[in-house]
Amino acid sequence: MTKLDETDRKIIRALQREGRLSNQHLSQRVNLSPSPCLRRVRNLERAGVIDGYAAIVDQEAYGLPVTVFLQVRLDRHSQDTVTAFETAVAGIDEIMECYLMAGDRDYLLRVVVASLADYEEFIRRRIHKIPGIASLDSSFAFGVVKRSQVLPG
Amino acid sequence: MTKLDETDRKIIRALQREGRLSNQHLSQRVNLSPSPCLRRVRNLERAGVIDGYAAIVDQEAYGLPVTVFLQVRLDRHSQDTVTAFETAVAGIDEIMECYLMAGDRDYLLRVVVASLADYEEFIRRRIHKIPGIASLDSSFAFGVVKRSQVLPG
DNA sequence: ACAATATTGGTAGAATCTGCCAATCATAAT
DNA sequence: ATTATGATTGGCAGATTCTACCAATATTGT
Repeated sequence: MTKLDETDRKIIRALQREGRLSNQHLSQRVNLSPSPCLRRVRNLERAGVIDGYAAIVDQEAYGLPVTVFLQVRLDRHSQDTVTAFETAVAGIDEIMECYLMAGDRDYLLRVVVASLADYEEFIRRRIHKIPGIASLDSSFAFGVVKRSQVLPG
Repeated sequence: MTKLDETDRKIIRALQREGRLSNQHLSQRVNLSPSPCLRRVRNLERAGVIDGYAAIVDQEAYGLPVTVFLQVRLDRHSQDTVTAFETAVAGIDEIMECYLMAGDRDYLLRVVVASLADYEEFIRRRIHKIPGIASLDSSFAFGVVKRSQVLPG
């Protein structure tokens, strides 16, 4: 993939806001005719710049009002321990995001569950089963102030 | 909105994974004919369970490889201070997410920028301008281990 | 200026969406 | 059991949209 020009960025911004925009509407929003607009979108998809599309679901309406940030420290950072942890994380549905952090080589996870009781379950049944964890620190979110799908720039 | 039944959940799961699925494909994936399937989708949209659709963009490919988690503490929690902060946050594009946290009444922000230099700029020009901030703590992410659009359950 | 390459706009046929209608299913009351 | 009620379903036709081509235009490098 070569560089993104301003039209590509306009397309990306529009589709981050409205992922199901029809190609016709998209094309007039970026001052292009439908053909080249669609071709640009497909190129962005093939190049992996656009990695997919997703419905944005209201956690509470879906019955998952509890968000917890969980910080994890591993006791060793051998390849085995790290791989085991990251593989486990990939398979746990309640973990929506997981970042490898600088500093104390921690992980930061965003966990979504239906209730506090379910969170305890989650820790016991999913996290404590993973080997090599040195410490856990849970921070509960009271609510979401902002959540954007549109990258800056 | 009444309760979500299993078909609704199947629809939601499918659209979280593939937000641009055509209604025809979606309908056969949930064992329904296109008409009732589309009606369910529209109902979920109107009820706000499906809050929208978004293209998922690769941060690095888009030129924004740096993710920082920024913890903020306000010096007072008067209505004015809180409102000023949350309004400011809403208007800053680099802040992709902001949560109000339990514990020390902090905020946790996910910030996306192009470089460390830009992050310093961001702190100076955007965050330090907001009144009422008592402390800041930045944690840098080395990378993303997992990022899911599909809620559990 | 010229050639080579990339990008654009248009078009027709296939696929899709949309808003209706009648048929079916589930529930509850008599 | 039977009937009535309401909700949900499936099918259909017109309008919209997508897709894969083509020639025309713009851009780039020499």
